Amino acid sequence: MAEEKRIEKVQHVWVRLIRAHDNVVRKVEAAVKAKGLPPIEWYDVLLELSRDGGRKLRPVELEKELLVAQYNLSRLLDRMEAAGLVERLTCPGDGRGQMIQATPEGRAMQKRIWPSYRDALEEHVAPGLSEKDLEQLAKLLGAIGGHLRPGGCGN
Amino acid sequence: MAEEKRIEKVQHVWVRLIRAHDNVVRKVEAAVKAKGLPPIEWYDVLLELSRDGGRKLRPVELEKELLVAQYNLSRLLDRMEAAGLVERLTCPGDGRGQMIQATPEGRAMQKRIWPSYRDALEEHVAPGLSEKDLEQLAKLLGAIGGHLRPGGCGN
DNA sequence: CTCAGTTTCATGCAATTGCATTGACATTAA
DNA sequence: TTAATGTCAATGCAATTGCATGAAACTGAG
Repeated sequence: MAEEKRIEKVQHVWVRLIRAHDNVVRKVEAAVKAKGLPPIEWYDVLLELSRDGGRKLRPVELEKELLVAQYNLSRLLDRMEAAGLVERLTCPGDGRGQMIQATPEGRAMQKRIWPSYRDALEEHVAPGLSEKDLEQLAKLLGAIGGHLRPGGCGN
Repeated sequence: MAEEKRIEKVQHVWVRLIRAHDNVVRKVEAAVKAKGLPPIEWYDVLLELSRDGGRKLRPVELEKELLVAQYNLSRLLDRMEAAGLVERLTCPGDGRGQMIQATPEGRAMQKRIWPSYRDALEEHVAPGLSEKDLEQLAKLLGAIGGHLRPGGCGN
């Protein structure tokens, strides 16, 4: 019986997690795209590369930060490189690898996207929740999601 | 200033929502696939069609239930039909539409998937949370996600 | 050193998704 | 009825994703 009750609650969380995610992501992506800006993953890459005034990262590191599959990241970087937003540099100590760096255009793009992104988040993520609820929700979600990154999210 | 604090909390929720979703969905899908079972969306369709001892639904209705784009559902049903799990019937009152129905194999498949699915949920969704936390989380997520369906989730 | 095993990144190919459009029917207004 | 408009579902095509594999370079045991 106790088991029964738990699995029901777990299901509730599962269903709502998926719906909440779909709902929020769809809206935010649509809002950002509506302004003619690139998709969110591009922003995420650019943000990682723009931290601390611009840093170089190995694809492997980006992979872990962004939770993207290796082959997807490889091609994502192809596209961003083709768009002139990032560069692939040879990696000093490791002949297999590379260092990814945002170009000036890339950093500019990150700055350009941020306001729209920020507004979209503000408008579409949990518009009905109080700050207390937001904190509580972030805490509970943190217990589900893997590890977290320390740094902030925006400019 | 108050604005500043809110947007930060919103960002926290955004980041963690995405990570939690990725984390959980990836694990559950992997677990189900590892048993040689079809993807979760197939289960969702079959479950909808199996409710109340088997019902017929229009694609439009499934679309809304499952939050799938029209063209994706169309092709998802192609695949499931090809696999012999659902049938497309002509729709009585509406010449444009159709009624989707699970075949006996489809209903059997739903029943066959459920235990694995259930176990995967139990194992990978919020394994560390108390029942109280689960309730709280479901409630908060409910405030974010759109509408909800009344019915249960399983067999 | 050398070779097996591992890590990093790329890529061919099939499956899926997104976007735009079409075709068929339904509904409404006149 | 007819024409205009709206809704339901399918599809061609391009973009993206997933999977399996490959090539190059590192690592470490012997």
